[in-house]
Amino acid sequence: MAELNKSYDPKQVEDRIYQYWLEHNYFHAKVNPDKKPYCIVMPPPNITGQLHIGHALDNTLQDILTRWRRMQGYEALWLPGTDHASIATEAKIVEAMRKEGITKDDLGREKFLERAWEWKREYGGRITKQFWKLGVSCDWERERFTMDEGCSNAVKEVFVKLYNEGLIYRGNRMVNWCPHCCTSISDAEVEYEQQNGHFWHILYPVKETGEMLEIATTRPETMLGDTAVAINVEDERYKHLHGCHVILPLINKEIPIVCDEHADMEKGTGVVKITPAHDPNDFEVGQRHDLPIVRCFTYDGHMTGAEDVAAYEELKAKGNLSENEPEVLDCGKYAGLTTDEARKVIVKDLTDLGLLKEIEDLSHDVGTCYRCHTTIEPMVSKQWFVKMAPLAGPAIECVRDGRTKFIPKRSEKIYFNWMENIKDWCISRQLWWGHRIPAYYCDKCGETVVAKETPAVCPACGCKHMVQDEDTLDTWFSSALWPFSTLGWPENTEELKYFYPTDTLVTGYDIIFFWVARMIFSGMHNMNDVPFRTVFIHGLIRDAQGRKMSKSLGNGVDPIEVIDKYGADALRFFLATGNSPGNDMRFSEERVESCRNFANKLYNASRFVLMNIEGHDVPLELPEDLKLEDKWILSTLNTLCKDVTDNLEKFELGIAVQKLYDFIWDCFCDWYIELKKSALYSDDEAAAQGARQVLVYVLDKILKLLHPFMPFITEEIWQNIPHEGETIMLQQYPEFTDALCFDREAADMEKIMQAITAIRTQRNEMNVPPSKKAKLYIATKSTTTFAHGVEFFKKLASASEVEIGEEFSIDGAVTVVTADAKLYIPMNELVDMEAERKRLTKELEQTKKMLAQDEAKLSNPGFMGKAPAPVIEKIKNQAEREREKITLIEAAIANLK
RNA sequence: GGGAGCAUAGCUCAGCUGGGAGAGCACCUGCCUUACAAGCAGGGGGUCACAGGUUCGAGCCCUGUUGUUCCCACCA
Repeated sequence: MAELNKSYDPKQVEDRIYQYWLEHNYFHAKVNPDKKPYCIVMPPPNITGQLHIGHALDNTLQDILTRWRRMQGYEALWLPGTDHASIATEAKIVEAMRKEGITKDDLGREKFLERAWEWKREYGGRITKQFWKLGVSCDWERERFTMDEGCSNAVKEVFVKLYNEGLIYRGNRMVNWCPHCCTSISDAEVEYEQQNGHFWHILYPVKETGEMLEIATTRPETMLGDTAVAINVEDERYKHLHGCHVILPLINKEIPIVCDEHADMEKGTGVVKITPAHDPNDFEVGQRHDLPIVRCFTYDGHMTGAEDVAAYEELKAKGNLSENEPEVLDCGKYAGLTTDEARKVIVKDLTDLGLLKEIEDLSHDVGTCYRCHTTIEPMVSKQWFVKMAPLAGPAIECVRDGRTKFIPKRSEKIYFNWMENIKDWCISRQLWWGHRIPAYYCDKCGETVVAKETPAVCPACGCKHMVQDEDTLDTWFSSALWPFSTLGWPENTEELKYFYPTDTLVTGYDIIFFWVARMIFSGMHNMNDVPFRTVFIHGLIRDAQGRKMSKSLGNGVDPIEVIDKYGADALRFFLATGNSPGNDMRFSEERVESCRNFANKLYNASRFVLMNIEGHDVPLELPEDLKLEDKWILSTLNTLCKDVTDNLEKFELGIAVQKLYDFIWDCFCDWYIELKKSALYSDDEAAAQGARQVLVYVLDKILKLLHPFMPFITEEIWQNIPHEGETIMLQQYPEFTDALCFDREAADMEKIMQAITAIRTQRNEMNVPPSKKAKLYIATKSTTTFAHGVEFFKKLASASEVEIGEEFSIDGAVTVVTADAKLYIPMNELVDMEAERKRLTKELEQTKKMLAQDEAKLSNPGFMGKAPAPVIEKIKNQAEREREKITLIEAAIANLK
C-alpha cells in the first residue's frame, strides 16, 4: 500500500473486500447462547425497485448499527429480504403486457402469475445486488421474500386466526376504489392532492311544493345515484319540507327529503344530496335512514348500464345478495360513458334544462391512488376488513409504556394520532399478484370457509364445489408480519426464541402508518410481544434545492453513480454526517466530495504510518515510555471512544461521526503526526520506536471506531498495518479505559499547542514566511512543561532555537501572549513598535473585558448561590487564567521600548 | 380544523439534559514543509426570525407573532 498512489481509489478496494467478507461468511449470525442477540430486520425493498438514495440512507444506518453491535460482541443478525409489492409489481407487469398488446384477461390468472414469478426471478435479485455496493453486512443466507413458502404460511395462519377471532370480516362497506388499478385500496394508500375544480349548483324541484332546492356538488355525475336529499331538522328555511320529496332531474326519480345532522345549515344552501353508494358520509346517512344504495359507476370508471343491471339481477335471482349490496342503475343515455365524460354531458343537459344555477371555481383536495395517482372513487363494495379497534389498544399501550420507543420521541405522536383514530383496514385487493385470500365459498349453498388448506367438501352441504376467493391481500398484510415470519413463525424456531423481539427498526417517517404501526399490532397480537424495542426514524433525502426527489421531476440521485464516482465509504459517511434523527437532509455533491477527501486523508495518514514502520517490527502494545504528546493523543482518543459509543447508543450517528472526523483530521493528522515527525526521524531509536508503536496503536483504534461508518477503507488499511485476526469486522470495538486518562498531561500539551498556534497566527499576520526562522524566548512559570515542547516549536513554529525561562528582557521582539506564557520573537527588522503596542493593548483590553464579565459573575450572589459547583469552578479558573494573561501582557507592553 | 418540524456565517447544516457560537463548501492571505494541493498554516464573516417571559445566566425552556415545510382530518 505504501508504494501505491497518493490518493485512495475505492474502485480497487470495495468489491474485492465485499467478496472477501462474503467468502468468509462474516455476516452470518446464528443462535448463540454465549452472546447477547442484536437483530434488525431490513425493510424489504420492492422487487420492482432500483436502489435509490433513500434505500442507501436507510441501509447505511442499519449497517452502522449492525457492524457496531457486532464489534461490541453481540450476535448481530441483520436479516434481509424483498417485498412482492402486490399493486406496484402488478402494475408494472400489466404495463409491460400492454406494450405487447396483451391484457390480464387475455392471459388468465395462472399464466399471469407465471409471468409475475418470471419477473420476480429476473428483477427480484437486482436490488439486493445493488445493496452489496453499499457494503451492507446482512446475513444473505437468511434472505427472505414476502411470498416465499414460510411467509405465505404465516399470512394464512394470521388470516385464519383473526377470522376465527372475529377480527377479520367480509362485507359491503365504503372503500377507496382506484378505477385505474381496478382495486380497492386502504385509507393509508390514498394521497390527497390539491386540484382545481368546480362547485356546480343544481336545482332539484320539490314534488309537493314545486319550489326549487339548490344543491351544490363537486361531482355532478354522482347525482344519478342519489337516493335522498338531506336538510337539518333545525333549519327554519326548510321546516315546511319535512316529509316531502324531490324529483331527481335527468332521470325523474322521486327521492325523499330526510332530516340528518350531516346537513350543515352554515354551509352553502344547507341542502345536501345523498349518494350512499359513492360517498363515505352519504353512506353513513343512508345507513341511518335506511336509504337504498344505488351504484351508478362501474368498477372501471364508467357509468353503469343494462348489462350491469342484468348482472345484479342474476345475483339477486340466485339469492346471493348480501347485506348492503348496492342496487345498480341503468344510466340510460349516460351508460358506458367514463365518469369524466358523463360529468360534461350531465352538466350540459342540466344547463339545457335550466337547472344549473351557477358554476363556482374551487380548489380542493382530491384523493388519489398512491401508486398511479388516479382520482379515487369512493364505492360501496364487498371486501375483507380487519377490525382495528381491538388490535389498536395493545399497540398503543406498548408504545405508551415504553416497550417500544420511537427515536426521535416526537414521531410517537404521528403514531398515536393514527392509531387512536384508526378505522377498519380494508385488506382485500382485486389483484392477482399477492397472497390469495384463504376463503372458500360453496357454489351451491353459499357457505364460507376460511382455512389454511382448500376444503375438499362443503362442510354445510357436502358438495365438492368450493371456490377460493378471487382476491389477494394488501401487500402490507404480509409486511406486517415481517419481524416474526422471517424468523420462522408460526413454527416456534430457535431463531424466533433468540432474536425476537428484534432490537431496532430503521425506517423513514413516511411509512409509519403503512408498516411500522401494522407490525406493532401484528406483533402484539400474534407474538404477544413488541416486534422491536426501538424504532429509529430518519428523514427523507431531498435534492440540493430541498425538493422531494421524484421520477416526474427527474431530480433523483442514483447512489450507484455516486459510489462509482466517490466510493461507497464517502457516500455512507455523507449520509451519516449531519443526519439527526427524524430530520430531512439535502443531497450535496460537494459534501460527498468532502467525505471522499476525508477518506483520502485517512488513507494518506495510514500511508505515512506504513512508510515509517516499514522494516521495523512494531508490536501492538503501547511503549513503556509515553511522552507528553503521546499521553495527550491517547487521552483524547480515550474520550473519543466514550463520545462515539455514547452517541451511537443515543442514535446520534451524526454527532458520533463528526467527533470521529474532528479527531482523525485535526488531532491525529494535523497535530499528532506532525508532532511525531522529529522523533521518527531522530537518531534516538527508542524514541522512534515509541513513536511507531503509538502511531500504530492510535491508527488501529481509529480504524475500528470508524469501521461501522466506512467499512471498506478501514478493512483495507487494517489488513495492511500490524494486526491480529482475519478481519476488522470482528474486532472488539474500542472502549473507554481509566488506564488511558491523562488529563493533566493532556492539558499541559495543550498549553504548548496553544503557544504554537499563537506564534503561527502572529507570524502569519505579519506575513513572515515559515522559511524565515527566528529564535524563540518563552517566559513562563511552567518551564518544565514547555521544555517538552522545544522540538515542536522548532518544527511547527519556525523557531531556530528555543530558550525557556521565568522572565526575559528582550528588545525589539514580537510578543505573543497566551494564558500560560509570554513568547518573544526577536525580529528587529520586522518589528513596528507602535503596531506591537497597539495590538497588545487591544488584546489587553479584550482580556480585561472578559475578566470583568467573569468577576461580575463571581461577585453575583445569585450566581454563586445557584450555579452548580463545576460551573463556578470553571469560571474561577477562567478568571485566574485571564488575570495571569493580563499580567503577562502588561509586562510585555512595559518591555516595549 | 388538529398536529409537527424548521428559521444560527454568503450557501448547506450541526449545536446532546440552559454555563463564552461550530463544521463543510465558498471567500481572503501565506506555503509545492519528502503522508496527503482531494493538502498545510492562518484570516474575515453571525443582534442565533421577531416580541415578551422564566432564570444568577437563554441559540437552547415557556408564551405569542411572522415566514416556511410537512402530516392528519374535513371539504354537500
